[in-house]
Amino acid sequence: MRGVTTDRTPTRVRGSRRAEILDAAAGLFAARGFHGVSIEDIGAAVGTSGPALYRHFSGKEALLAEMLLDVSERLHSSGSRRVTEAADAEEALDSLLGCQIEFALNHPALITVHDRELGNVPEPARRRIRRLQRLYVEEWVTVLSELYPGRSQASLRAATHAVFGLLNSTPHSAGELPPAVMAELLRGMARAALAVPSVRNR
Amino acid sequence: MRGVTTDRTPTRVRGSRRAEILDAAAGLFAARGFHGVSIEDIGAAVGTSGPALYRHFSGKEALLAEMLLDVSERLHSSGSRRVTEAADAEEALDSLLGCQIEFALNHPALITVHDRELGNVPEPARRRIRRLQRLYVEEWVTVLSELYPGRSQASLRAATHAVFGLLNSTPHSAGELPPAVMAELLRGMARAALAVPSVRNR
DNA sequence: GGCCGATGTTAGTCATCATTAACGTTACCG
DNA sequence: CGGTAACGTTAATGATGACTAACATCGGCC
Repeated sequence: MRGVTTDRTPTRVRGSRRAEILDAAAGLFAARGFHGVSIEDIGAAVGTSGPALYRHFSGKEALLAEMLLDVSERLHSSGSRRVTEAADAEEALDSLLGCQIEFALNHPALITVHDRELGNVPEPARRRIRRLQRLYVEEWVTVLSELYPGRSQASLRAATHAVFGLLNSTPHSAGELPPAVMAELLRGMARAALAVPSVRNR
Repeated sequence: MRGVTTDRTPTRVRGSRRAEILDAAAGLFAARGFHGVSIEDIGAAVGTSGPALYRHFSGKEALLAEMLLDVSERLHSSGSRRVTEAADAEEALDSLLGCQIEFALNHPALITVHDRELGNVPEPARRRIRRLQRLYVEEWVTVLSELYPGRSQASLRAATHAVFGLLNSTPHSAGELPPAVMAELLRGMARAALAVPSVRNR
């Protein structure tokens, strides 16, 4: 089945099962880790049992690969689109923050899996995912470079990772605050953390 | 080197094996997850092969439990000690930040395992670990309440988790900056993030 | 010099699990 | 209608892995 180009949808929407499986698997992987979840578990979570999964994915690792590839692509593409649309660096940073916060609040499981399970993705796909992650980080670093010149790339990269850690803490404080309030809290904290007057002295 | 009785010999140092195993296991668990590491792997990492581990721990889960219990205890006890020693809330927060940053920089693997693998700890120990974690968080929330009155407990708790995420990002930006610089960067970012003027308006 | 406790070793054992095989069941399409 | 493709199902199959058993080694100590 190379190039399934006909949009003729048989009965059920083509691939609706795939999405359902990916969604259920994300939750399970986030909760118990890739190796802590069996094919049976995933099947049970979508109502079918066990090996039915092989009708949709070539294997467990392929499923994970697709999941992480999709996340990386969504983050990178929406990030880069909104950066190029932004009028200035200030606005670009706001867009990036908005992107990441929205994703972290709406898809905590994907965020969790995304930064834990790269090591279980087989090699062909792993490189592509890593590349997208790196591009996404560089997007941030570039914007921050413009906004805070005089700070080293290394420092900005470390700061970016720190902000990711801050924003991606949502799975840990689930339900403490209403989402809108949480979003504003995270945005404020992230902006303040990034604006810290560098680290030269002392 | 034959039959020298001082404990300086490379042969064995009483009780060092347990610590060695815990250390090696921490690195492996952090890298591949609890279920991604076999007893054989852990044995190999300390030079002995396989089931030798059962001379020191009653099982794989018990090993994990001891590891996490130790981390939780160290964080909580050093945190609470230094808070009670502090002259004021300002100083207490500095101490807490110092604690956490020092731990995150010196033991990234333990930090990683600590917030990923609680779910694999069997029930008797899990409760104790969770309790210590909660106490540690409350330590932070109490100090922050005093420092920033008028902000809700829930908001401060969420902010605390966010700062943990920020500080615990060290495993992701390994080696970008020299440790001392990294420490100051993290401290500055955390302080700035916490000082953000609340979330009331809008 | 001979017991002993601490520590390893190698060869099972028994589960669990990913993956495959072999075999329905629909629903659409000609 | 009959074919067929999408989608499931229940049994193998073959690895891997946690844990146990039976058997060393070796230093210390009476």
